[in-house]
Amino acid sequence: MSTILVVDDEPQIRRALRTALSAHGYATIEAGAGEAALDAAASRQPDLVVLDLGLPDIDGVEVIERLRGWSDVPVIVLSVRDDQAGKVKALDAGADDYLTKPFAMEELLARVRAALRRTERPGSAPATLRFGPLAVDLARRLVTDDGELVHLTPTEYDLLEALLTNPGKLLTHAWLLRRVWGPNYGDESHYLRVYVRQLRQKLRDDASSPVYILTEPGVGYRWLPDPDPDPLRT
Amino acid sequence: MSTILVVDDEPQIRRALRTALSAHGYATIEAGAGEAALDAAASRQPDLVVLDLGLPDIDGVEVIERLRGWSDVPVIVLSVRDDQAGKVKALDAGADDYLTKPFAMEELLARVRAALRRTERPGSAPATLRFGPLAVDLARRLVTDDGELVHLTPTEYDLLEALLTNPGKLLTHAWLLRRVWGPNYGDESHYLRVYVRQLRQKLRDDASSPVYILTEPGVGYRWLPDPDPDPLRT
DNA sequence: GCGGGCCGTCAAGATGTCATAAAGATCGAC
DNA sequence: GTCGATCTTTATGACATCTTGACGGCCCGC
Repeated sequence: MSTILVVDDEPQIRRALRTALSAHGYATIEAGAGEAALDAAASRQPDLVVLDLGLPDIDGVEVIERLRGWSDVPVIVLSVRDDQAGKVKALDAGADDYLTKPFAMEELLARVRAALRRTERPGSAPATLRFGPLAVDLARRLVTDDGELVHLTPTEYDLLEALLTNPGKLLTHAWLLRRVWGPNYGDESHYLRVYVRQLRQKLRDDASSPVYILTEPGVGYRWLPDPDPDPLRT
Repeated sequence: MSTILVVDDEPQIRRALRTALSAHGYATIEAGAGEAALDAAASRQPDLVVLDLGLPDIDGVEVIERLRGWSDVPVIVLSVRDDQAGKVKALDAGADDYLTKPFAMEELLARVRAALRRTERPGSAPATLRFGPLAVDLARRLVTDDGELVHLTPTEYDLLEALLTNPGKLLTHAWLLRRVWGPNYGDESHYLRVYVRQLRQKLRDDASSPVYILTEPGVGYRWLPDPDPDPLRT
């Protein structure tokens, strides 16, 4: 089941969206303002965001920009204004779609399906990724090493997930902090040191000759191996 | 450069779209009917399809369905009809977006950018530049030489990026210093000597007979080779 | 051929970052 | 309220990178 974050300052609109979405089998999270939306996107990791541009605290376009700093979650924008410039700005800031209020709920649902369909396909969502002796079940948040269950705290797991879902990519300190700790973080790189250390210890990795997590001094960290090809498929 | 397949039975609309798209740096292919569109999508492998639903031979929704049988290329639908049922049908058939005529060209372009941005991400377009044995993946910040990972410090990488994103161009000392070290620099050409030296060493380049970085005495440096053509495309 | 400037090369010190360990602070379960 | 687990914070030595200075070679003008 997919989880959708609904961001709108008007409770009755949130309610209408929640009703329609849950009737179609989606779980919903709600936020009434921009900061709360960013927090929720970080902590709850929704599969899609429905975002009203008119928010009380921060401009909707800024919400998109800040979200895109650490997340690729699809964003469908709602707006009362039908101006072209606003559409272009929101789409170029990183929105995936733009609907003008009032809109037909059927159309929103179809656009939600289209957006979710896109993120489903690539990688065909292999429930469990393997890297040599290491296996990570993303759906169950379970990690095993040589078949033995590795116990990770929530933060440790979030960090591991952020790393291994971007194999080969250099992830900066600020990106990792925002992705794991939330949008209000970015300078606390000592957190990363502590948690990378714990992860490496639990995965039997060595900082000086790493198999999994490579330190890029002054910049960030990099998950080294690509996932093993799925032996069940051909 | 991205290639866009424009499907519409009215030549003047094709012409308008072609003009606008090529003015923004896209290559265009055109088709006036459904069968021709499917042929073109198969043989030319466009990065995006702009599809008018009203086609003379087959229904636009059927075009989408048949296309989706073997391709995940993003499809933006254009239609004169504003009916909800049609939108839902087209989106559920596999379309990524739906615009009602008449539409603002600026909006279409923004939606094109949004659709292309999404497909950039996954492995399909690695965005990796090759220069003989050297491969630079700008998105992952990854440099390999003969398949071996080359470790670069942040400054070294920034300098490399500044050079190879301007192949053949003469880059002055002051320009490079400002680009890599920031706007308050410009006279410290000594820095460049040290870091160019380190880059050359790591890339196995020789100052006296350079393959990559050419010294232009008294002026600056020049990245010699153009990127190799992508062997995956034709 | 002589000197000055520019470049390439090397290496050492300064600076900041990282790995590691361990001590407080916080939170939730019971 | 106590306990255990987790998160946050702090301290220290080790390390990587950046900065800086020194030196020799080369080219060019004089």
